[in-house]
Amino acid sequence: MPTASDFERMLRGASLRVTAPRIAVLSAVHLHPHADTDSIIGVVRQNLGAVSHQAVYDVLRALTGAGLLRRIEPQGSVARYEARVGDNHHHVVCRSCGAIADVDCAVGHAPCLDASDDHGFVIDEAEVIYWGTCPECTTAARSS
Amino acid sequence: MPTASDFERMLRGASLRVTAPRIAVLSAVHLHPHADTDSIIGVVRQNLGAVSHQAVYDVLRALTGAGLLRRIEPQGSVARYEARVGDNHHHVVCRSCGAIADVDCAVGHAPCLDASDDHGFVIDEAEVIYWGTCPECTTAARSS
DNA sequence: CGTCTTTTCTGGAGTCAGTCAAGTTAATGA
DNA sequence: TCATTAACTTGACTGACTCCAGAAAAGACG
Repeated sequence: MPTASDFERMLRGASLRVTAPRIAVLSAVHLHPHADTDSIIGVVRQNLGAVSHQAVYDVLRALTGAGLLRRIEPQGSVARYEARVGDNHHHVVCRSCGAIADVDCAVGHAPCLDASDDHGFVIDEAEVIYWGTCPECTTAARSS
Repeated sequence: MPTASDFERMLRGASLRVTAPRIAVLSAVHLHPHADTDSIIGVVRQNLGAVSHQAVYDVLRALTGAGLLRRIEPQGSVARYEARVGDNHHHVVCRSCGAIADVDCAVGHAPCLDASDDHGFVIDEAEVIYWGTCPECTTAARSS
């Protein structure tokens, strides 16, 4: 788990000013991967006291733009954020409870970039979402 | 292009009642693949006159649930619908203009279902979104 | 064809994530 | 330590989508 000074370094590296809300948001996302904006706001407020939701939205956008966070939003879900960036991993989403887990890319390290017919598009990223049922929900369904 | 009676057959096949708005929505989506709800409402109203947005939302949900339409919602975009269902194809989305094109699955007919580590999830579908730049935007960027 | 039941449609109010705008505060760098 | 900006606060607002209750229409059956 990175420390506050690690976060500070990350912010400076991205030429972003170091502020308490930013550190708090970074740390909240590291602690709660795949958290939605609302719970991030909650966690940040637990640490810092009053922080406007606007600030959190701004920070999330700034950090996402800087590549320190990644925004994911599976269908039917609100935006979620995670701190694993740059390793091209994907996600499994549970259809019944919405749980999200990370999945490393199945094909290789710069993968999945082969569309069978790209229509002339210049493709720079392939995003994969696996849909299914998580272990808990599978068990719950079986026992009912 | 399917005709009104084809749509009627599709609806009956899904044991849905045949109504004018449903036919109109089905035909609108067939004519405008990847259209968002708002433009679908527009097209439907051109054909039928006044139709409530609620009716269109209901119809879209009913048809999606019946498997006659598929709902897609790339990040940063509102919900869009398309009529190609059941053939497991994917999409390329242009980062700059939001254009969407279809891409057949690169791997095979029941593909991409292999996650490297599924965390115990029972996976039933893999959804792939390719991100890139469409030919128009590529040209525009190059010439600027 | 006429009645009955079920489903769908209308119109309007409501919800919720996220955005805009204006003014204040604080981090940075000379 | 002061000026310059970037970041934060407050509060109103937008836009996609949903909920609700009553009216209308479609299909079933005699």
